[in-house]
Amino acid sequence: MMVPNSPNPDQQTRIPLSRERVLLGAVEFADAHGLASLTMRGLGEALGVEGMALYKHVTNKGDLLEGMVDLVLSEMELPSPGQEWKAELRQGAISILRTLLRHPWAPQLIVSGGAGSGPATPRQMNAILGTLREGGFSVEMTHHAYHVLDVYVKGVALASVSFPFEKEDMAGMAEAFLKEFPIAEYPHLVEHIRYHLDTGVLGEGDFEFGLDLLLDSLERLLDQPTIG
Amino acid sequence: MMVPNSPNPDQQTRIPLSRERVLLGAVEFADAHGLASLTMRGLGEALGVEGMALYKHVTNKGDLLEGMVDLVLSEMELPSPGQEWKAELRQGAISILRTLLRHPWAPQLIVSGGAGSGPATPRQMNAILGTLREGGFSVEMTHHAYHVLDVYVKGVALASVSFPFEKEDMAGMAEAFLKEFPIAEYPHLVEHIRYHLDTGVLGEGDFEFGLDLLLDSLERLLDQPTIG
DNA sequence: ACCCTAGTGATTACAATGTAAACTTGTCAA
DNA sequence: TTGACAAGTTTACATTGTAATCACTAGGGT
Repeated sequence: MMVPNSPNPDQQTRIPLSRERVLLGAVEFADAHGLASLTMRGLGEALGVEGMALYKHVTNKGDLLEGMVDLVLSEMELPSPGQEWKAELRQGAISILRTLLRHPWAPQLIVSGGAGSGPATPRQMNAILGTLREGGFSVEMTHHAYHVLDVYVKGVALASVSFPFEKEDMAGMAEAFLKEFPIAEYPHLVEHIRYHLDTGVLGEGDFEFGLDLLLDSLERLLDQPTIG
Repeated sequence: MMVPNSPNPDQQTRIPLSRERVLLGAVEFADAHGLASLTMRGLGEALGVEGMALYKHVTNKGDLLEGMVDLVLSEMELPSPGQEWKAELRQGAISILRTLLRHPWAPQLIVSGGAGSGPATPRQMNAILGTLREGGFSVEMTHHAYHVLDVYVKGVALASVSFPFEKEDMAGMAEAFLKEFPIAEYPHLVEHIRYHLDTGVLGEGDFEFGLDLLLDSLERLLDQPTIG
């Protein structure tokens, strides 16, 4: 439970906070209660400290959030440049997705622009770009491939995380939805929802479908750069 | 300038607000000043009214935001089911992107999950799904294609909108970045940034590259469903 | 041993924001 | 005329981020 100072309030030597402990605590707090519940006072309490104490280790809430994002980004496996660009990028993308889904609050923050100031972002970008370049892609194609993959992975993470229903609620939710809806007007939507009723919310399989679509396309472009 | 009531404060018959006018005013306000500046009091002022008056037409701020999203979604061109599925979806995707870029606050809201309660969302989904189905895709392939395209388009919109620099700042920004950075450690990142220095931020061309990649891949799957 | 200083955390206070509740007023039907 | 309803206003409060200031504690130099 985060080893707060609460148990030993001020007896003996109280372990002082540090930026590290604040950020780790914040990540744990957000994982448990969601980003909306992460307030300076609340986080302080979880760390056994008053909210204002956090400002000794973090310049403001934005800085806290950036630090959290950087922590999460540094959890991800980086692809290794080499010949196996496709397998490396595939594995890297899956690692990114899994990491983001472990911290459902992260995609929002990452995509909200503020991110990228920490050291994890450039390291990750460089690894992905390097994998493409050493895989044989030109500068221009690397640029295109990077952005397409980046957008896709983050987009799926965001979509998965922001879908308001859990796997269990799906059935009831969808049924209710189908009931109150002018079904006749949206036959294809109904069919789509029915499909989801059978297969559940977006899963890793759905993610891999699109990922492989992209990787295969990129491979094809790499093999026949002037055709098409 | 939004035709507020301010000019005729309470003389004669003051035109009463309506949900419509509130939502339109909110969209205009967010377009002009950004989502962060959109407060109930501020929007009230822009409409010539106290902030609390808005609650007579909108149940709370979340409802306001949902209404705004629905308004924006209804601006988009829908694809028409038929044989020309590829061209229709391409045009539809471009229309979605352009609409979202006209309202830079919208992608965040759309992707944040709260959206989709208004009538525009199901209509749009149904049109896209129908275009795929009538284009010859199976239920399963339609499901995959829909989600891939959806994620990609929204992902690009989000990325474009949340990139913190404008086209003009790019050059100076990147130069400063390259200067203070351990260039030697991130050679591929440096190359990538240099490329962006020449080509600018993500543009519609970059979007279309990935879009065509996806559409071509889907077409290939449609033609040879059992190969690969 | 004593004080000084830096750093860590606590207190207090304030502004911005969403929104509940009660009040006012103008309009229109009976 | 009246009485009720709808639109807008006023007050008030809880939550949140954060500035400013104070208090305590540990360690170092004398």
